[in-house]
Amino acid sequence: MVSGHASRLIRKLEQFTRLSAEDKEALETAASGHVRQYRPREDVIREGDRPRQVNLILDGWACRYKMLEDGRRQIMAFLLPGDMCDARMFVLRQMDHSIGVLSTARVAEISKERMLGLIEAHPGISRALWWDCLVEEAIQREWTTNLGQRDAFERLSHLLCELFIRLQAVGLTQGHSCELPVTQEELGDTTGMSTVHVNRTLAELRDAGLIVLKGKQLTIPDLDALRTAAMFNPNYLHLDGDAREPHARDA
Amino acid sequence: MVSGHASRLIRKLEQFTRLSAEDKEALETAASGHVRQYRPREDVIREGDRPRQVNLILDGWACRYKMLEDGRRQIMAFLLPGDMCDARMFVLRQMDHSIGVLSTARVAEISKERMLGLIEAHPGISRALWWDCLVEEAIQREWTTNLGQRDAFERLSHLLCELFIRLQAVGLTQGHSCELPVTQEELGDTTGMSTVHVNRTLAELRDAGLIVLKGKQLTIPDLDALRTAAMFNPNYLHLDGDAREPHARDA
DNA sequence: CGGTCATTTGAAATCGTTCAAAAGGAGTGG
DNA sequence: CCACTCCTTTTGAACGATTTCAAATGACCG
Repeated sequence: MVSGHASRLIRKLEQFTRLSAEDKEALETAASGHVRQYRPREDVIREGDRPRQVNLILDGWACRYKMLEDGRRQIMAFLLPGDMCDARMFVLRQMDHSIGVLSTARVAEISKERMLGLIEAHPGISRALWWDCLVEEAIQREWTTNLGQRDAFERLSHLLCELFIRLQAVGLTQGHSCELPVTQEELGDTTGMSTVHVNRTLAELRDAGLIVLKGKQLTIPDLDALRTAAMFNPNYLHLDGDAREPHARDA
Repeated sequence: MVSGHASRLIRKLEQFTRLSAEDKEALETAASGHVRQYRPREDVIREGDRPRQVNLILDGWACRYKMLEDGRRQIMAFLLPGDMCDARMFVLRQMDHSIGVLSTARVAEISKERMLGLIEAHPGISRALWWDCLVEEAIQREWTTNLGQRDAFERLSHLLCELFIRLQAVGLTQGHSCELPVTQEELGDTTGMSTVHVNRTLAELRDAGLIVLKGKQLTIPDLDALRTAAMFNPNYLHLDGDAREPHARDA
């Protein structure tokens, strides 16, 4: 049951750290402002724009991407419900990449001022957002490894593992299944593979019994098997946080 | 003339923002503690370790890297003089990657407590370090694009452009030349190419007159030409900061 | 001067791309 | 409900970029 706008974000952050009741309420309040609805392929913000506010994904998927002059596109990150675009990006003058939605999506907008106030008034939130930011960096590094070292089969397996686990963390899996609202072309732009090869590699994964993919519905019958195939080590997601430690270090 | 330990860091940060005399002095003081000397291929910290302190590269190059179970290695970032390893990484419990030096290197160690104090007492430094952190993320995203979309020739050109410009920002270029204390194998582990192919591609770059590479000395006779070949857009380095703006926004 | 490591070169094998076309699915209007 | 269209997925076959294996050459160090 999705209660408030910040519920997925809170759920994710609590994987890592305890949040006080006030922290959670402050997050809910901050996220309760204007909500914008996007249609598939619409941009949230474009390369060159000045960051305006913080965007919190409520429903649907978005991505960070970059276009090269000659039309090639790289998707550099997936933004899932509960993910925030650039809690601190407004330190920079202009975006060096674009953010676009993949499916229809609802996005809550949090003003820069509100965000700064939130961080200043709530050290616990500040710390949790630090963690979130560091994890995002770690994911980006892992993608570098994925693109640099793994072959097509491992690469796709790895990506699907990561997405499934991240969706789990925000309560968007049902048993062994989740939504995958992404075309094969988009998977190609993410993994640096041609659409054709994505298609063939997905077929291999299916034939190996590692995934069931029908339309936008992904099922991973045996996550451990897929993990092994991908040489997936989840340490970079840092879900082993100190949420269970008695007291937190301040940040 | 290199004056203090923090001089390269300060020089880099000042590309983006003004630092007050006190800010600079505080940075120098923080960096004036213990200095450790590393020999080629030594590790500064390993995957799985708990981050101990902040490491500031004084001389020499280091890199972030990750080993896969089967021996493949991905270099995910180069750390140059003036770069800091993980100003805030100690929020996390353990490293998800290793940091090793490439050449001999000198590294200043700044304790966690000192670092926190520095950030708290000096909003200007805090903001500058935010910028630095965001730029590091942007570089990581650009590497994702580099690996995902560009072919061998563009990939190496792009990397060399970036390194040259980053070295310029900390005063480590001489005219059109700089040091490149990196083997072709390491370039391969960075760009996801085999050593053999790195070699052949460097030969192509030489033949095209885009670089002169003798031993560890790189010369780029015409940076604009190399930029064009690489489709290099420096916007992600955010060197167009607001250093020249009259007053800074707080972060 | 020998030893070790890095660079260079050649040739065969492989993985992934490209081009082209067919088949499947979802939405729209008649 | 069908016909039509657009988009995505699937398949085939030829081509090309990069890897792999193997060996030679060059550079540096003690």
